[in-house]
Amino acid sequence: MRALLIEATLDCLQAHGFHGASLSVILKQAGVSRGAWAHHFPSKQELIAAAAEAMMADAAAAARAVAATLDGQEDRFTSLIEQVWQRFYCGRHRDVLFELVVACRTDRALAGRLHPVFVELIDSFRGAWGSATPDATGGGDLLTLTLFVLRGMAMQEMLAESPDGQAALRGLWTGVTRDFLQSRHDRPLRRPSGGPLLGAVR
Amino acid sequence: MRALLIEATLDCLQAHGFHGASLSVILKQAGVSRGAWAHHFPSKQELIAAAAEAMMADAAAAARAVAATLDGQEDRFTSLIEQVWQRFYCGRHRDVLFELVVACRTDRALAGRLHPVFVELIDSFRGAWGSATPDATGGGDLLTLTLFVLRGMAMQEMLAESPDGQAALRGLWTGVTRDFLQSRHDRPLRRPSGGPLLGAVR
DNA sequence: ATATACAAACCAATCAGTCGGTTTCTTTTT
DNA sequence: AAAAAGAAACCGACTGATTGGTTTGTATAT
Repeated sequence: MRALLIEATLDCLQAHGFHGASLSVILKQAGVSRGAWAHHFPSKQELIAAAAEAMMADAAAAARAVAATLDGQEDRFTSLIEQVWQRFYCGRHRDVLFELVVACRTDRALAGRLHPVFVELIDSFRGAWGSATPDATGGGDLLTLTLFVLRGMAMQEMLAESPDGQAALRGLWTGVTRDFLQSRHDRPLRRPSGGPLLGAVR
Repeated sequence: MRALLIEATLDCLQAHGFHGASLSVILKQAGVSRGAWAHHFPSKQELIAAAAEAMMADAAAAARAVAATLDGQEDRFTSLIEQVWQRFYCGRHRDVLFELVVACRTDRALAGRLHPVFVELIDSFRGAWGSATPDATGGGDLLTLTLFVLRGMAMQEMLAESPDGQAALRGLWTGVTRDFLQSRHDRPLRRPSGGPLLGAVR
């Protein structure tokens, strides 16, 4: 029953958004009476938090599983990005994640509860990243940048789904990253330099 | 009066979020009676939309102004990124923008109204980008990627403000971009190659 | 005198949450 | 094994508060 309600809650968060996912809507979606709900959850906030924690815990487990699939891949970095994109920045996970993150900004109680699970997911990404890249190639900063790119890309897709799912831009990103790592390898001491960039390249 | 209500609406969207910015809250913030509000706006949706359009129109104008400040800058690309970050991915603009984008996903009417102004803002960025980079260096794709990075970074800051405001990572991003443009300049025909990335660099 | 600008009381609908009562399952008693 | 007792799961009507929106009334200014 708890699982049923949590699933319905996630579906409603995706379909109607945080403010549209009222108790009545969730219960109708789940086909559960009000009394039954009250028996399992003390408040709506608790239901939402439980649903969020469940989704994020699943995601963290899935992220750790991704790491295992990378061994033996020809291009582990590209494979990692594609898998993370498909699993975490598309579909329901993406939609609900954005609803939750935005809701957390103005809901300290929810934020306090979800912050640990957000961190846990990121840590799982970091583990997968470690499987895809040699230690020496950039610490976690490049991973952070990669996640930023995927997030911004997901936000774009939320506003207007693109036919190719931004695949070309993810390709560009891997190219950019490759060149960066290559140039660092060629002349490791020049980094960080901080000199003029595009203005001077012309 | 319209301007007063719009300003209060934006403040409430930042302070309480989309679902927390009820009419009562907004009117209290503005110090305006219900009747006075009804005299100027036919519905809450209209007020929200007007506020959003006002904010985005301001932003687009500001983005065009940024382009003008770039001439003569030593490092135009870094300057552009910093200005865009400070003006559009911090503070109230960031908070309200995220509220609106997420709300648009489940509110087709709002989405239909705001989509043009979102596009207008991006176009203004594109204009500023044109002022910061030579035409030949990457079309708009690199700009798109840059905006993705800033968006993802802003989302991170929304969850947990960092002491340095992610300045170090923006520096890393400019470094990555510089290397990419440099390597493209050195061997323009190798792009796009699509070969193995990190897995093979080891 | 008429229109604009505002104010406050008011409205139906909906919100999250509660409450008395019923069913269903388990445990204990005989 | 049968009956009694108790707990857990569940139901739907109800509550008070709040929502977006309306209506009635009153200034002020042209």
